[in-house]
Amino acid sequence: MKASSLFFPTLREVPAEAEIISHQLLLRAGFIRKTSAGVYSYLPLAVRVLQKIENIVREEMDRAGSQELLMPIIQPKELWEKSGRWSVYGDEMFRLTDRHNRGFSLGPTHEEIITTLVDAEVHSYRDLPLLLYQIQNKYRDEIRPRFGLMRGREFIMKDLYSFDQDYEGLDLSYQKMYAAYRAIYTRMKLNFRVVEADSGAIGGNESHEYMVLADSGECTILYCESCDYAANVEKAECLMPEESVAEEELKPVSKISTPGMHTIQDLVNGLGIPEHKQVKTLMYIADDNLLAVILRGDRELNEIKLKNYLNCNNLFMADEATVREICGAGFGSLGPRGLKIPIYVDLEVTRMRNFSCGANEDGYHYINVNLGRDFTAEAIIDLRNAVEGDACPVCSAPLHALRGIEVGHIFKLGTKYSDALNACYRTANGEERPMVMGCYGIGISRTMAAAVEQNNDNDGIIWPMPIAPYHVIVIPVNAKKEEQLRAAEDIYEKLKARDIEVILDDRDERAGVKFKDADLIGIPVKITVGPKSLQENQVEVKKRWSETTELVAIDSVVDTVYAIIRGEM
RNA sequence: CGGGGUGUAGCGCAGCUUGGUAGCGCGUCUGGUUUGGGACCAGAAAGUCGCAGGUUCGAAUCCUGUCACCCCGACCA
Repeated sequence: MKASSLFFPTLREVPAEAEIISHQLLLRAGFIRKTSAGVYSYLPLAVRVLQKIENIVREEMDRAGSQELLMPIIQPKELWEKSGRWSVYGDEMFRLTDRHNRGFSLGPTHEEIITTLVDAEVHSYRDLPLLLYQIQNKYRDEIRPRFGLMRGREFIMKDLYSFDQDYEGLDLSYQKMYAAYRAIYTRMKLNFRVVEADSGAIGGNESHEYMVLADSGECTILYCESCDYAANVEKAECLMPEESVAEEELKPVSKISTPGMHTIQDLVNGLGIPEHKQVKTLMYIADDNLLAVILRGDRELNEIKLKNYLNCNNLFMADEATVREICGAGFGSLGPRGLKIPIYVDLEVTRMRNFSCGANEDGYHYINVNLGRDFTAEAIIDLRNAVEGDACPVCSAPLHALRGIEVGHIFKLGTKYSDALNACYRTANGEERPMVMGCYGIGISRTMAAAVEQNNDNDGIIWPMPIAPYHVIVIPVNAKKEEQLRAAEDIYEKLKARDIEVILDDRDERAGVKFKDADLIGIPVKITVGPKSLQENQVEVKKRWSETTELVAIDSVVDTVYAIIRGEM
């Protein structure tokens, strides 16, 4: 491709709307343009990257024994009513109505369609396992789209669904996908980790997420260096801590005056009570039932753990009016002593002695409160977010924390959808049984953004070779100089003949402009054809990720580039 | 939806407090000089000041409403 006819409108300045680096660079380098919040056009360079990502995904999916198909984006309401999700999915689903007033959704996911399809066409154990996938746009009316492609309302996703005879079959399909996903991100040369995840609203009992590591990631992951444990913070288990070294004697409770002190920090500052000698009390409403949660003062509640334990549909923090009605004090003065609602206590609190808490009376706290003596727990369970330094639940070594971007997620679904949509098959002895399903997603467009997030410098993007829009850019320093342009064109043609994807920057621009653009759009290899080296029949070859430029004889430049692309140099 | 912020030329911004009919840098176009890391000179085009009402002799500026976008929180590939 010649740069003079390539559509890549680059920007010198950072658009004000972009906050994170991948969003800024994809805009500046002319890869994407916004149409509305969370909805983007992909320009030619982006399309090439997306196609490369898709092709790696396709190859690995096909290798794992699955087949590609394509399902409709517009999905009839009746299917969603059958699965029960028309009412459950909520505002995140785009809904529309046709001229006959029939309801449809823009597909946020495809369990309903594929299960219906497979139910209609697959009836025998002989046809299983069946793994089907597609790559297409998905629609989710996110509460808050953000960070460019990172959280869009329209995005490109690969979604695969597995159908097996039984749970052993599902385990096998799951393992295949687990391995295929590792292969995919490894081939893209992304720095990623696989973490245990909560399976959330989709249902099912086992789930892993594939996280590209980046400081801007929206997820916190905890991992162990002594063993291979890694989990999303939502999932990471906290062990019962060791008994404290010197066990304190229980002291009598006393009520102290704490006027104007509402936060844990107020008590630290005002009375010198350290955070780990305080508990915080949170009041929640779970499907209309009030409850309280007790955590050590410096910990955060993990709502997912609470929700999973309670097995409830809706969980909200109680509002201050409700809190006041129940215990006669505001948020800052809550405490477990004397509370008349079920109290769920985090494991760690069982190791605390003589702690302080709100007295359920504005302006007062208790000190020397103890679990068991002063209040009783409805349940003692793991409720807090794990943090860096916590013991690994597998080997007890201290955990480390990192930020990650979730680019893939695999789930075991079980029979949730095959039951709801009646997708059954006949076993060898004629029994009818529901198929056992799994689903497996990759955010294709998000992966592109994540790759940029992880591979950039002050000059722009540094595409990993396997997903770069072009491998090489050839720049004649001065395209008006006949011999430079001719030499550059010659190299360009020879590279193309070797199936190397190459841009010839034949634009009548100053060298600086062309260098800046080449760096910005992140082409991995740059060949500069300049007057000095040309006299020696040489050109300059520079890798985007390296500081050094090397002089290469024109005769061998194609071989050199070929070796760089194959990762041999 | 709650909290915060922003809408003025393709991009980045000033002007708004104190109303007087729109400006700067970059980009674009023309001509010339340049040509190894976002050149220089001269000239030019380009704006319903987000939209709708209102106040006023007069509104980018004041008031009301509304829309869009961005950031923080609850969601997820």
